[in-house]
Amino acid sequence: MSKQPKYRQVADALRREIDNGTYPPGSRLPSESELSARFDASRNTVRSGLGLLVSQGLISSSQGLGYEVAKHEVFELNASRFENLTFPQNGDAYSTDVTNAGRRPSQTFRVELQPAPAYQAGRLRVDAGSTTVLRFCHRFVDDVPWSTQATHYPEWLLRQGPRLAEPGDIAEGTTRYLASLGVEQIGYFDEIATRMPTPEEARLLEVGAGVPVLLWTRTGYSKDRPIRCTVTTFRGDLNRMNYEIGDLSARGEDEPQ
Amino acid sequence: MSKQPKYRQVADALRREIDNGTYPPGSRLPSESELSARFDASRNTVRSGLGLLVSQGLISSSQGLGYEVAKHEVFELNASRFENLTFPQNGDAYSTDVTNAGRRPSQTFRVELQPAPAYQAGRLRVDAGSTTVLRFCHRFVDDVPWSTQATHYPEWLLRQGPRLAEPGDIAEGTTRYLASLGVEQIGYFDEIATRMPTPEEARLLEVGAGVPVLLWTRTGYSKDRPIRCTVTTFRGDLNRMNYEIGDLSARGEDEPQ
DNA sequence: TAGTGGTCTAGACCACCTC
DNA sequence: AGGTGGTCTAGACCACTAC
Repeated sequence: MSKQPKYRQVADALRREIDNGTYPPGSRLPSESELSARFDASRNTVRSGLGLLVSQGLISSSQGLGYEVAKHEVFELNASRFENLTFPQNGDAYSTDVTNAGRRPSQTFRVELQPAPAYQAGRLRVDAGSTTVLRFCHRFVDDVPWSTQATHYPEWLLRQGPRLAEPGDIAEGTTRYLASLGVEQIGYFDEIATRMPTPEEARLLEVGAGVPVLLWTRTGYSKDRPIRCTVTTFRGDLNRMNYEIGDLSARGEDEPQ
Repeated sequence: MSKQPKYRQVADALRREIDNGTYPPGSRLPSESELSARFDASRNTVRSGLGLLVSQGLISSSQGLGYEVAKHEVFELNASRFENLTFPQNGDAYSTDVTNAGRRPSQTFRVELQPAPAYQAGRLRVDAGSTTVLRFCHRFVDDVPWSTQATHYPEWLLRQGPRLAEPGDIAEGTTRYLASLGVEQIGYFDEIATRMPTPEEARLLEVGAGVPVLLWTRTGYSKDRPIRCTVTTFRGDLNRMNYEIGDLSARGEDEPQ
């Protein structure tokens, strides 16, 4: 039991009080100067302790307001059912999911031609730097930034389906549009990773320090070859993904938390 | 384009130099006092900038040594094939996976009876606080802490399969053991989340600031009801999960990065 | 205007690693 | 012994929010 530095003692004490309900989610912590007096530490030392809790995602701060205990309402995304053609959905699977959860979805959308980044190029089995269609979505739930989604399509597919490069939404959904052209998506390869956000991601998702992002890469395959690569970036504090595998007839529709 | 505070300018400059290869993964950054001179900033300001990069997982520091650029060799875990009974594996699926990747696995193991935490109790559909068997694994790859895995089994299952509570390993694997008793696992429900590690997790996994953990919860079902709940905690910087869904005959065995 | 957090400084002392 | 990062202080000034 070695002696902890003072700023850790501050962080640990506050963490305990957050855990035991002294400061419930959404409430405000005492000001830096109050804590400074309470712990007999300089303001900078208290700030180091608070900084620890911020970097662990427990609290957040805003200038002029103070420190607030984080509250999370997580959103569950069923990745194995999402976009499943045997569960027909009209149009956008994301909007449907969010609306079903009683929340209000919105998004901004853009389409561009872009040289394939190495990551996507490898998955699409095209040369890095070759042309791809990028369809990009910035998604919000109840006006809170939620996720970004970037789908790359290889150039050869564009020649079969020119509407892929049209700037607007495709009403029936791109998957259906491609299926109507005879390019059927019959399998996915999903990859899931996590890391701290880049400054660009932090800006788009409006996450502060201490909130990791969840990276979901879905590569869709026809019977011959990969036809698309979708990278979705979620706020890790607001999202959870799940997969159903095998026979789950014993599982009710709504499990407890 | 508003003026950035000085510590952000420091962080941004160093990030660019890390990205463009001036400081490749594994190399050392200049010392705080050198950077202080270079950026005409106090040592504390430089430390703030470095702290940003640490909290983003780009660099790490150690006393007396300096700052090192992080290097990641990620390990891919195929979650849809893992433990699949139709791909028979003898014994421990984890060891097999790691050995196949040319790495050396090791683990510590313990079994105890424990009141069910609320999280697991809900998934197993038993009362919170009722008795469960906890089988806990602390796993290492090449002696680097890799993941912890905690599986809870409900009490009613223990009466059918008393060996669950035996302290040692079950040679043929618990899944096979249960199947031999007529309790067959025919489906999984997987949940994936991410967050910053708790102090306890940081200790077990030896992660520094800026590395999130990946949380994988697998609830296994027989034809009647849930029979186990496994929570695995991974170092987010060293692991990636993937799922194969549908027909992937077009996908070769080894895809590029 | 008063109170909050955000930035920055200059300096002190300590703990750890390498030589 | 000399260099590295880790902790801590005291004080200054700025930017934002509330009233």
